[in-house]
Amino acid sequence: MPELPEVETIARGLHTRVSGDGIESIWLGGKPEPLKSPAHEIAATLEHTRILTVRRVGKHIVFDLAPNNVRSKKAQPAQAQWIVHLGMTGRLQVCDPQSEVLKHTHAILKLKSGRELRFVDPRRFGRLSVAHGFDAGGIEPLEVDLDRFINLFRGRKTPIKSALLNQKLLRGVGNIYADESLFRAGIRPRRRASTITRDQLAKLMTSVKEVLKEAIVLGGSSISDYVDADGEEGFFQLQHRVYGREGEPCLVCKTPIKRIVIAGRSSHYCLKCQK
DNA sequence: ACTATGTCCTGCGAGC
DNA sequence: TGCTCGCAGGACATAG
Repeated sequence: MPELPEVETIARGLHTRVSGDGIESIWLGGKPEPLKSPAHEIAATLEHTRILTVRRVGKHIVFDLAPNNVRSKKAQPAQAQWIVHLGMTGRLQVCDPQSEVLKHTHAILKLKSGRELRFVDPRRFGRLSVAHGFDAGGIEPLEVDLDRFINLFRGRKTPIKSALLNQKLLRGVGNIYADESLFRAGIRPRRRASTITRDQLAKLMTSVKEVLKEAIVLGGSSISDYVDADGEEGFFQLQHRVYGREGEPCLVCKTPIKRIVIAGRSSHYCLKCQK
């Protein structure tokens, strides 16, 4: 379940592997593919371009593309981008053309280097699209300053957990890191966002950044493991303090961790440590 | 303008 | 052993 740190790690790994390579052609699988842009538009935008950079924006992976045929005298359109959202189970693998095409492979790019870049996604929550001047909305949590952070939650009656998951506010925080951040900040997930004090929000912002940074560091050491074919291996895990620990003792006070459902998502917290 | 809820999709593991 | 069922959850559509 890739959230910001996982996507960051994957994007970095892909950048070292495929930036500078050319895209010769793209195959898009069967009928109802997880596409946000029409297939012909994706193909037209990608084919015969070169990958300049691969980077992360929120939970999106952005491939910046350079046109190969730059002979037009007319003004060049804004730079084209291929946008990949991994959803829950999406993977991008760089592999040899001979290697077995996995079930649920939805896209295959033939690269100039002879390798292939494949998009595999069993659950099909992932999305492929193209853009010119991509804007994901929201603010990068690792770049936000305190004033803007506090502003995000002003007047919002929704539970703070839901606000953290809202990608239009902060982009990149998902279910796991939301729970972990709230635990570190001592705030219960159901607390209405607007009722949280400045000081608590300052703590929350610090916690969010800490948790994400720690996870990125952990991921950095295992890049090579899961950009590769067998992907699954090496999905790093931050030592979760609450997520997935229902009933287990809080690592601080030994109180059993509670699990509740907020907006359809499981949420974990310590009754005693979080208020 | 917000907020809450349902839906998509498949694989896996718990429980009988 | 083999089956059913619930759950995982990001983003969007829809309704209130």
